[in-house]
Amino acid sequence: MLDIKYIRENEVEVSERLSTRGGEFDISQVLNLDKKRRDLLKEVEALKERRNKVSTEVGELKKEKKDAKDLIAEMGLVSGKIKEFDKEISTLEEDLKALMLSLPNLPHESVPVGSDESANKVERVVGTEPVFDFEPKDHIELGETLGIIDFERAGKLSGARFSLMLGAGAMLERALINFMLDIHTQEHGYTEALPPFLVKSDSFFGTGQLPKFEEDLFKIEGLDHYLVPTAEVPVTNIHREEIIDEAELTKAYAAYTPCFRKEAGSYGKDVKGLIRLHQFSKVELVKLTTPENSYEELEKLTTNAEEILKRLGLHYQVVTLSSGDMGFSAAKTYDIEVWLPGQKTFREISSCSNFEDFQARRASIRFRKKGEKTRFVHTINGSGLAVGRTLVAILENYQEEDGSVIIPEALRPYTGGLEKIEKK
RNA sequence: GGAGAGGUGGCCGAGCGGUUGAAGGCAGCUGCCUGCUAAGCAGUUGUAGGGUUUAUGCUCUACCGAGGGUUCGAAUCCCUCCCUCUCCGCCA
Repeated sequence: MLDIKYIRENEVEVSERLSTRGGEFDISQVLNLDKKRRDLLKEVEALKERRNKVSTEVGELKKEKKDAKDLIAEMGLVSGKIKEFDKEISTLEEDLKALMLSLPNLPHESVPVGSDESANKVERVVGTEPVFDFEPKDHIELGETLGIIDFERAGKLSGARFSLMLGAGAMLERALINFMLDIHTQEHGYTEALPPFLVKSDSFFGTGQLPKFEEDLFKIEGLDHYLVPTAEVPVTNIHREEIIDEAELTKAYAAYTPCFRKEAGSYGKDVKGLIRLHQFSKVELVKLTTPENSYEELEKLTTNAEEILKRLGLHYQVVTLSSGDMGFSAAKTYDIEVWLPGQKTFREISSCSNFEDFQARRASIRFRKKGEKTRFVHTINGSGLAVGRTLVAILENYQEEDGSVIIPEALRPYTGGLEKIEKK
């Protein structure tokens, strides 16, 4: 959520920056409601002041056994008016809040302006494309042939966009989760978190998935709970409605969760394979920090995510998303894209964003420096990494001509020493 | 699932429907005192939203789990919901 005071004082600028995201955003309506609200507040608060004063007087008169009929009668009217005003104000506030919740974050000044991904900017390319002296297969064929991914039976169990990992496939996924968590917690200083996978709606408003993107979420029937689409939701909300001592910042968490997404509107895209599933594993990195440090922390977090790819010897590039390609809540986003020989293209494997105070304002996560006013923290998060897609990258990049797959050396302590996955 | 108890400020803990943003204690901060520390004394210490001010500030309103209601007036009465704790049952 944006700062209403900032909008008030910088109408033109806010309007211009929002317009770079594509779509129309009506700031004047916001300001209109805000003005009305403040006008009404002034009136009702004057009435309330009067009521408070008179009510005290009534109390005193009664104590002295004096007559207070007239005052009580007058206050009956005043109270009625107050009720009407309050009602009007709360309607206004609801409308205003709904509008405010629907406005996306302002892009940071360093974000390339453009309407879609064609304006994205490649920051760096790391490693080189692996060379094969045969035609590399995609992970679907590799996984099925090796008997480590069973898409057909996954369909029987759960339908399209689900996976069933077996044998070395299941172990590889588990190994990757542990590998990632160990590096982030032991070497990068993150605190491990294992949050609930079912979370209530308040938290989804906090991080920005609600109210706008409900169609992407799995809701539990009869409850206020949703399945987490990313650990970002529970982990960022750990400190919802808290005031954190500045000395405790930066807080950094690493969390594994399965992620559940409806993938509405992606019909026909990546229908096969592990790329786009209703359920996938992800290790997420989340930071809460001060406004002064947030952009530096975004760089660090992105580097932390990249480290996993480096250790696995995977070729990737880092891209800054353009204003039109960024997610709703982000002020700046780096996508990390890994090279997939089976598709001969880079695919997103991590998305690292600084949300500035956009989520913190929604979730009311604040901090206090001694002797200063409370301020909203800045929140940052990124995948570190998407586990399923990492598995895809390993299968496709480390395949041999006979369809077997070499396990990257860094991962072998986690695979019980297994060096190669072969067809049985 | 059954039975009971309870949710008040950073923490503990009072609170008759009226001057209570909230006694008292602890912790914190600021002075005084003191060779230093401790003790002692005095003062001070919440959040949000308005208004006003160049600013420190001043002022108003709201907030005692959440939301409704009764009343001139509610932390205090009524209703609904949420959460926590204890006992029993069940269970990984």
